[in-house]
Amino acid sequence: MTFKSIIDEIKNNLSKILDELFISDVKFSVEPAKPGFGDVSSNVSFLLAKQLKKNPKEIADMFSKKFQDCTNTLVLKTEAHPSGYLNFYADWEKLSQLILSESYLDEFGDVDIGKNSTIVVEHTSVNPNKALHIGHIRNIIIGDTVSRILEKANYKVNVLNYIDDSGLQVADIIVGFKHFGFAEESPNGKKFDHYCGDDVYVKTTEKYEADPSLEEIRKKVLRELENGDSETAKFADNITRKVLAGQLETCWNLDVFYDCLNFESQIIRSGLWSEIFEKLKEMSLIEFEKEGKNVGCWVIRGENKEEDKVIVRSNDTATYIAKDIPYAAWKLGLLDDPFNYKKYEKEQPNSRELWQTTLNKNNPISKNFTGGKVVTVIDSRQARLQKIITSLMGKFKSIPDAYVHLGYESVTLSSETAKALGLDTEGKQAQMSGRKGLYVNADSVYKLLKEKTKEETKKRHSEMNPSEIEKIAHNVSVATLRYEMIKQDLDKIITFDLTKSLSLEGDTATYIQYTHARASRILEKSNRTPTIDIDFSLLKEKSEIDLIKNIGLFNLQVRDAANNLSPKVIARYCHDLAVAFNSFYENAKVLELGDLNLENSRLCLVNSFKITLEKALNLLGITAPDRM
RNA sequence: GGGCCUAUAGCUCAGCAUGGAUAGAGUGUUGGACUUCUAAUCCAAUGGUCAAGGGAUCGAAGCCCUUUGGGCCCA
Repeated sequence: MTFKSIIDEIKNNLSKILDELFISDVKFSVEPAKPGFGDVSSNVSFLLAKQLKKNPKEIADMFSKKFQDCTNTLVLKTEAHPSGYLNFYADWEKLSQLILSESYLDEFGDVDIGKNSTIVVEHTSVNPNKALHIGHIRNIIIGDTVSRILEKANYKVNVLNYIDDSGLQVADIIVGFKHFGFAEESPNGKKFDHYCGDDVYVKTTEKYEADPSLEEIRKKVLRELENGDSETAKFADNITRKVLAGQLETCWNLDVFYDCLNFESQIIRSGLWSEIFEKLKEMSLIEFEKEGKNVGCWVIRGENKEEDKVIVRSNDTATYIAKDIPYAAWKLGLLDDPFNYKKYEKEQPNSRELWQTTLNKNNPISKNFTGGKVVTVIDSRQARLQKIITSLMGKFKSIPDAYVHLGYESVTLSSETAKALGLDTEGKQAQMSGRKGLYVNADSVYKLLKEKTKEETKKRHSEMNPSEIEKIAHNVSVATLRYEMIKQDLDKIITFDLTKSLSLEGDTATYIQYTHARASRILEKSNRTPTIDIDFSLLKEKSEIDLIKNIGLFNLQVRDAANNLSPKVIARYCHDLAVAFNSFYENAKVLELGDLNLENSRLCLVNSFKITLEKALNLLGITAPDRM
């Protein structure tokens, strides 16, 4: 058990006291206290103030007195604060033992929210016509981190990447290849996804702008793409798969992995749409418009003042939302699976099996990548569309919140960075744009970070061999990129600045990793294996108790993060844990104390911290280095 | 015209879901700590009408309403 033990104990006892007073239905809180106010606080007296017609302090006094008579094992004393809060002080000798012993177990930090049910997390979903830029990375890292957290919360997670291989953006590069003479192999060994995005896509788009008559070619190519048997479609399939391979390489390098790739072109050809179209009509979720501007169309009625949404146009073609509806239903397992599956050509570096959908009926392999719940990570510009899908899915499936759109604000470029890319924004931040070539590629940010980290590492460790430096630089760079993408709230815009993003001091992943390395070195130098068989009463310094307390909060934080799909919670927890350790590091020596018992006690704590931080960092997809 | 998000220290952000204590970090600036288990660290100082106005409440950064600035989506 962890810090939760004492919280539960206090909750139980307070409830008993309330029972004695014949008071029910009071939703009081029992939470870790703010620093300086004991270990645990409850607001129970505020909530009763009105009912009992007493001021909170008097009530707190009464509770404090009654609490003495309860059987409690972990609370040393209670205190009624003049403000009215009821504060509790823990018996740290006992609580430390509980927390530290627990922390040595493999399952430390596990919480059971999912009850081993399946959940789909879909993220990435980038058009396969360009390399991933820093804005896509936010999506990818949020998705990956959330799926790691959900796994820790006992969900069986299926991670999907939706490959939008049949839209306008793909048509654009195909026009470039087919009509504007771009070479099918990238010149001078440039990564193929970079070549398609930086050269083919941007320059083809420029040509449209110069000559609007080219629009006809574009439309023609798009039509050919939609017809799966055409020569153009086959050509496009070949190109987009090569781009996808490049994108996946970027993701894998960041320790992001998937279970299945779902191709949009196959969803369109699978017949899923007609199945769901009938169902929508049956359930009267869509209506045939007989008058007005949408006459002859099938529409979803807008709620309140919102516009109706056209699903099928009067010429019988489906709008793009029509693709999303059957796909969402498929993800929830509401439709017969029209797909077969085959393994992806390349193996993922962590050896996790990666599958892809196929409509090929030979050697059918059936798999199930659907889930009882679905989390779709898409930026909040698509909130309106996702709201319609969410509401439709709510009507198909009775479980509340079965389909969740996890939205987040976009990544913009700082005016300095935009300027460096050739756009003067007059001091304002700039929206990234793949068409205009205004973006910062993820691979290049990684490369810059790695160069800088290498330099820093060399400065500190002249003795290290190049491959070790390389490894540290890689780990630190990936961590930095990942941490920056999730440390703030999802609804805050990230203004990306190339220079500032290279910072390795302060509230960064580097700070946290460094702290882990410090702990590792102590253990290494001790030449002992830390054990849990120690004298817990020796850990009584404030910085020691503080650290233990933070360690004990791990599972509470995981619960919070999983319930709210909030990766930030774990990022902050890692940071807080690191701060607590650094404070301990400054205040309490571990080695060469001349007191073996105290050394062993502190070693046990250091090891507990190290294990916990490593687990927490693992949820963020960040490796915990032993040296840096 | 309609909808969504956002506003907290010079800058970047926590805290807001579930109202109560002294509104916290990082960064910046200034000063201090390496002969010590790693200074990618730590300590101290500095810095706040929580956008503005109103409302309900014993009590609001947080809840409700209005206005304004910024961003996005739809038309």
